[in-house]
Amino acid sequence: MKRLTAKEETALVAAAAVDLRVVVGQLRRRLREQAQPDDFTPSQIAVLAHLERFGPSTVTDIAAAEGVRPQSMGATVATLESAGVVGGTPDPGDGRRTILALTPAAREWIETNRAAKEDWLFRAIQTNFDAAEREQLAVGIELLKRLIKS
Amino acid sequence: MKRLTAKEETALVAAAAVDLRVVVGQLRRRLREQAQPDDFTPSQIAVLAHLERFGPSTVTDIAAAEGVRPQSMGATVATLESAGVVGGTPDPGDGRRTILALTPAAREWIETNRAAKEDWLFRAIQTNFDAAEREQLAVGIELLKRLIKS
DNA sequence: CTAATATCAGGACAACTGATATAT
DNA sequence: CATATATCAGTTTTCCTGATATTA
Repeated sequence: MKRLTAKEETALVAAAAVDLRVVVGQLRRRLREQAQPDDFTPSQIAVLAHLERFGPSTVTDIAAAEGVRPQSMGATVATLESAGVVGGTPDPGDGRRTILALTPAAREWIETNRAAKEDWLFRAIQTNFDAAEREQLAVGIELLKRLIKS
Repeated sequence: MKRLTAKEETALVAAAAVDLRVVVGQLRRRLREQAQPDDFTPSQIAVLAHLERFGPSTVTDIAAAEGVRPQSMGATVATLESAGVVGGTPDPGDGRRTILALTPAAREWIETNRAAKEDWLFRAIQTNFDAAEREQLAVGIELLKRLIKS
């Protein structure tokens, strides 16, 4: 392994930064363009996934987890509520809070969607990568998580 | 290495998909919130980085590389031109094309920005990852590029 | 009274579609 | 005439900020 000069190292890091910026932008666009007319947007899917994974939560909880403002998350959640996939009940112990949960319709949609493999990202990972590559992908995702928290 | 059942494999792929969605969204927001008032937006920085790495290009070239429509890229480039960091000269061999290039002011900005460590992503990769991890990150990015093209 | 929760109103960014002018 | 490049105009999505009501 060759020892790099500071200048060479800087160039490599800069190249990685460029690539990562591009990939993030493209992935985002790819995810969005998969959305069908009667489908949910990426932000909406993220909320459904959060509720499925972490259980009933408040708007503020979800906003903090996703890294957006409560007002922004409120708008997303409102859309999901009127679509009938998220329901809110007042917190019995704290009148300010509204506890959000998935409706049966939401759980059914998630099941159906995964079974029909209509999730582009899911299918793409499954069909394009072998076990070793999926492991590498997982390592890369962990590195990105660390980057975000830094 | 344990042999996985189909069900276990499906769960792993689904988890990777969820993680990747979240990471993409958070990285995007992280990049955006770094923007200072007199700074460039993420899309603008992506264009500057592209021109630095690949040299003079047309709007259509950059749009294809970034995966957006020429009209969208045209708007971003127009802003950069009026900011004086990108200049366009007509292609001598093809009157339809305008060759875009970084101005000296742009190169100065890039230098200053990196030296002042104001580029969050650049600095984060440099300070958080060692050489081996940067290699793993590069592998992960290559996998994501393949995913996008699939 | 201060802090937390949620919501309303308006605005910015970054993409989109459709249409058009010009050059090959 | 068909294709490629670039641009104009209008729209959408998703986030933002600032202000406000309500409850703890």
